[in-house]
Parts: sequence; C-alpha cells; structure tokens
Amino acid sequence: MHKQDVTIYDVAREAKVSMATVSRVVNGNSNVREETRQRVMDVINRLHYQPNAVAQGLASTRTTTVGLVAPDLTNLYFAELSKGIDDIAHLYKYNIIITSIENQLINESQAIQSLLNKQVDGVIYMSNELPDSTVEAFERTNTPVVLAGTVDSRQQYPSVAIDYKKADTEAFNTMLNDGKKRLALVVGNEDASINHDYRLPAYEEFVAAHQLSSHVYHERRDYSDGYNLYAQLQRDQIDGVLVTRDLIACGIMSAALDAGQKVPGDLEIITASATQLASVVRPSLTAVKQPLYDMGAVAMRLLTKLMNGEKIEEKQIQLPYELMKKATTANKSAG
Amino acid sequence: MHKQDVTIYDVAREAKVSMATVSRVVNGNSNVREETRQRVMDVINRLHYQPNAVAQGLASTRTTTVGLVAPDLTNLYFAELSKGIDDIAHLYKYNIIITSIENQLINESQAIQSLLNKQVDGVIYMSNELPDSTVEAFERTNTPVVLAGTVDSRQQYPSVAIDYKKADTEAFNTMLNDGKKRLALVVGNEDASINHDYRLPAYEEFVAAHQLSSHVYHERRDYSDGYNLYAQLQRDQIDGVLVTRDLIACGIMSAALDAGQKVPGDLEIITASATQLASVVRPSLTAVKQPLYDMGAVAMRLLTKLMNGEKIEEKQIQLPYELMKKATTANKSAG
DNA sequence: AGAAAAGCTGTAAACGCTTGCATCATCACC
DNA sequence: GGTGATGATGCAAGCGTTTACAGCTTTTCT
Repeated sequence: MHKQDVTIYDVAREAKVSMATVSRVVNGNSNVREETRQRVMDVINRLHYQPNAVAQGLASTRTTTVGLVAPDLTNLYFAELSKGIDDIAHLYKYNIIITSIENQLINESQAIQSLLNKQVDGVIYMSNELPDSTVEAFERTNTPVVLAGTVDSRQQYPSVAIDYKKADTEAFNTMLNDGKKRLALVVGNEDASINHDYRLPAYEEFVAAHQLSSHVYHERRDYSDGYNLYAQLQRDQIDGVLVTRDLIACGIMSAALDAGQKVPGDLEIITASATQLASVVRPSLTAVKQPLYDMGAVAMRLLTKLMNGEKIEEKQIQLPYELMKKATTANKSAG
Repeated sequence: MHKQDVTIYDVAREAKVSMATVSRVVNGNSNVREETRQRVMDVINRLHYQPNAVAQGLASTRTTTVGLVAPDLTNLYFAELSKGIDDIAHLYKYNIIITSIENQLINESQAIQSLLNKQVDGVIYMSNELPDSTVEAFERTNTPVVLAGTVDSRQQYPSVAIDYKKADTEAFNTMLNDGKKRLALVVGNEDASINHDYRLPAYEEFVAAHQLSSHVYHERRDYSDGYNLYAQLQRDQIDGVLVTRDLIACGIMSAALDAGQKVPGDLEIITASATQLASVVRPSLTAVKQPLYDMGAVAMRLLTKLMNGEKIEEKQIQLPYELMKKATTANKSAG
C-alpha cells in the first residue's frame, strides 16, 4: 500500500463540486441533484476512483468487516460453516478477517485482541470453548458476537446450532434398535460446552435409561487418533459408537475393518457431524447431518442485524438436522 | 464499532507526555528514555489502551493485513494451503482477509476491488485462473501478489508450486509400468494455466512417446461428478487414470467399485493432489503428495519480503513433491 | 407575491494515529 | 568551557474520509 493516487479531492476538483458532494454520491445519499450525480460519476469512472476503505472506516467508525474465529479451517466442519457465513457476508458487503485459534489459550487472547483492534463491526465465533478472556475482550469493545455451530454455557451470545441432545439420543436409539448393547461415545474435549452440556448428558441419560454400561472415549484431533482409538473400543467390546467428528469416525472404521471386523455387523458407527467426508468414504457413514451451510448463513444474517442495531427476538436458534442412515448401521445399502 | 473509549491522547495526558511519545512507545521506537517508556507502559496497561488499527493504517499507509483469494475453502487443497499461509501470516503479525471467488468472473472483479479498497498490504492468490481484470486491479494499486499452489502463464508474479509436468509424467509412468495401456487424464477447466501449460502437455507428450491413445476428461466440481464420470471411462475401457482432485478420484473409485471392478486390478487411479481425503478413503489413493502446507508457508514468507520492499531472487519456486504409492496402484497394500 | 418548506451544496471539524522537523537538554571531546 | 554530536521530546501537518451545520436555491402553498 502506498499513498493513494486518486482521492476524493481529485474527483471533487474535476467535477467542480466539493468533496462532500462526492462523498454523498459514493454513499448513495439521495440529497444530490441527478445532474450533479451523473457528472461526479463520470469523473469517478474516468479517474478510476475507488474510495479508501480505511479512511472510510476511520471517519465513519464502521469498517464493513467482520471477524471469523475458528480453530482450524482444514476441519471441514468449520469450512462448511464458513461457506455459509461467507456467502451472506458477501451479500451484505462485508469482508471477512479470519482468525484461527488452535485451541491455545495464550495466543487466543492476542489473536482476538488483534482482530478487535482492526475495528471489526462484528464477530462470528466458532469453537468448542469460549474463554473468559475472550468474552471480556468482546465486552470491552462492545462488539456484537454470534456463535455458529457452537454453544456456550453462558448463553450470553446468540447462537445457531441444532438440538444436539435430541440428535445424539436419536443416534443411540438407532443403534439400540439394531440390537447393539455396548454403546460408546467418542468426544473431543470433555469440558467443551457442547459436550459438557449436551452430548455427555444425552449419553449418560440414555445408558441410564436403558441400563447399559457407560463408555466415554476421548479423541485428540487426527485421523490416526481415531485409528488408534479402535484398540480400546475393541478391548471394551463396544458394538456401537457415536463419534463427534467424521474424520475420527473414519479412523475408527478403518481400524475396525483392518482388524477383520464387520461394519456394521460387529460395530455400528454413527458420526454426529457429517461433512463431505461422511459420504465419500466406503462404507458411507451413517451420520447426523447438520445443515452446516445454513447454520453459517443464519448466523451471519443474525450478525448483520446486530451490527445494524436491531434487536433480535430469539437468541438460541436451533435448525433441523437429519439422521441419515447409511452403510455403517444396519439394513441399509451403501449410499 | 463505536467511537473509541481510550485513545492515544488519553494515554499521553495521563503519562504527561505528548501523543508522539506514546506512539513511539507503542511502535517500539528506540528513541524513548527507558523511564518514560515505563511510565507510558504503565498507563497503557492501566487504561487498557489498544491502538486503533484503522487509524494506524490510515496514518502509516500500512494495514498489516493481507488478502487471501481462493475459489473455495471447502476444497481441502486450498484449505491446507491456507493453513500454511495463516501460520506464517500470524508469525509476521498480519491479519488475513479471505475472499472467495467461485470462478465467476463477474463477481471476481468486484471482490478483488473491495479487497484492494481495504488497503491490504499484499495478496496471496490461489486459483486456476488469473483474469486480466484482476491483474489490472493489482497493477493499478501496485499491490504485491504471490501465487500459492497456482501457476499463471504470464509468469508475472512469484509463485510457489511443484513441478507438475514431472509429477504427472511420473504418475503415468507408474501406471504404464504396472502394465496399463489405456491411460486417461481427468482435469477441471482445460483452459486453466496449470492444465494448459503443464498437465495436458505432460499427458500428450507421454501418450505420444509411448504410442498410446489420448483420453482427456473434464470434471466439474463434486464428488458426484466423479462418480458419474466413471461410466465414460468404462465405456472407453480406461485402465489407468490420473485425476487432478482427490475428491473426484474418490467418486471415480466408488463408481468403479460399485460397478464390480477391481481397483487397482481393472483400474488404477492416481490423484495429482492429495489432501487428507486421499489417505482416509479405502482403498487409500496413490497420490502425488504436494507439500501444501509448506507451499502456503513459503508463499506467505515471500509475500512478507515483497511487502517489505525486498527484492527476491527466484520468482517461480518449485518445492519437492512425493509420489506416494498406496492401494490404488499395483503391488502395495492398503495404507 | 411572499413565506415556509424542501432540496442541494459547501465548509470545516472530526476520526486516531504516524512522522518529519524543530527544540532543548546531555554528553563527550579537546 | 566551548562545540558538535547525540538523545529525548513535542509540535503540527498530514492520511482520506464522513457528517453536522449553515447557507443558498428552488419549490410549494396560500
């Protein structure tokens, strides 16, 4: 970036009006005579004038920029959410600053602060945890925040998600109906709100209600973690498992097949979040299909309202999900 | 964003110095007495002062922001590249504005212009095509640009890639050595520089040199496109195929398996760009493994140099790739 | 026709920071 | 002890916009 070649002054001079008028034309203010508007527009086009968004941001205190906070965009769950966000942001002329927070608290603070210093008009937050320090930073700057595909125990910010508890319960029921008795749950960080508030309670209530034993496993992040985890499942004679992430589910499935087990015969697998992956692998994964794109889109739309100062009626939005029975549960052929 | 609560003036007043001095402290300028520096820092911390990056950007004409242009982040190829970019950007304190251009020329112009209006200090461009209008916009604003995982016939901008021609040739050779005679190539847009300049020539030269017939297929974008494409391959009795994207390769493989064919027995499949996907599916895909993360990282590092006004010696950088023989070519067990 | 209202345009003060230049105090050196 | 050089600080002019506010025209209405 260098000093700007053609500024609003140049346009004003050429069009023989004041810069205020040029500004009005640029911003579509209606208080401009049509003839003047046309003259200014001609000069703008002739000079290739483009308003400097930084100066606009400083003068207007609105940057038409939103922050997108996510742990990792190579995780398709977040990538697919982001796509919905991006499309709506584009529609409303917002640019997106991405900020990845690899679940390292130390850096999250800095990253968030840096984002807020850029004076973003709002933030979409996607992550399993919302640390206090981050909330404080949001509060300090009074920035509107919406959670996408994410829940937070505080219920302080609007969020767009699905009914995780109901979805998980439905998944367990499916496996139970298929005659599976040793059901397991594989989650990431157990302290994350989503697990703590929904998935674990759903699981514990389910096994309690059906007098089953409880088997909760913990996964880190990679395909290979899933693969390695299978040994434990086998040792514990698990015959049905709900896995949060489909990448992990794939790992478990591969390990099971490599161990000569039948899927779904010996082990049923359901993933609680389907991405592209779930339908690409063979056998295709039975999955809770969250409407990720829509969730992102709705979250972003919500944020535009908040940035616009509109009040919103319903804060915790739940979109419908679908339990898609594919080839890792009984009675279905490969999809 | 609202008007800022605590500005550099407030700090100056409290610390009994001029705002210039506060600015010097904030920017680590060494021309400040240690005692003064300490006093200012204390006030900064006490008041929670955070510099307004927009004002800094306007005054300094540097926004510490770079643009990231990509067709689609749910395409893991770009997502994995982005991760390398993101990490290095973070290291050098740059924020990233993402801009997706879904290969729609009409909107690309607007999107790029909007990005440039934000006064980004540089741009990383990832896409199969670099339209003239985009180049013109870059030129007009004199913004440094680096291509990541992307090539352009103009060879005007630095790029970080691999030796596609060599890689493809190696892939074809592998299949030929496995006794395959009817080799095919599946690409996206044939006009894209990468295909036009490297993949197609590599293929045509190879079939010519070995007196094979030429079979080039065209794919759109989804898994299902790959799946449906298989019918054509089968009709043409293809027994070995190199597929640009691994998602498409998966589709072809699934279709082949569903048709009762053996992979690799009846059909060998190699993908020219491996992402997570290639190693997750069964059988795992033999693939050209591009060092996507590193390519992104190197590209971003290059961009920091350009933004810093440094001249760079080598413009077209090629990183080493690896041909990983997995389960869709002969003589290897599933990985 | 005259007054009030409405429409259009310009003036100038922000917005919050950086930075060249000027100023003044310190210090070293002979 | 005078002379530069050096270091620390302040002053003030930008950076390119937006937006009250004021002022001038034109329109509308009686």
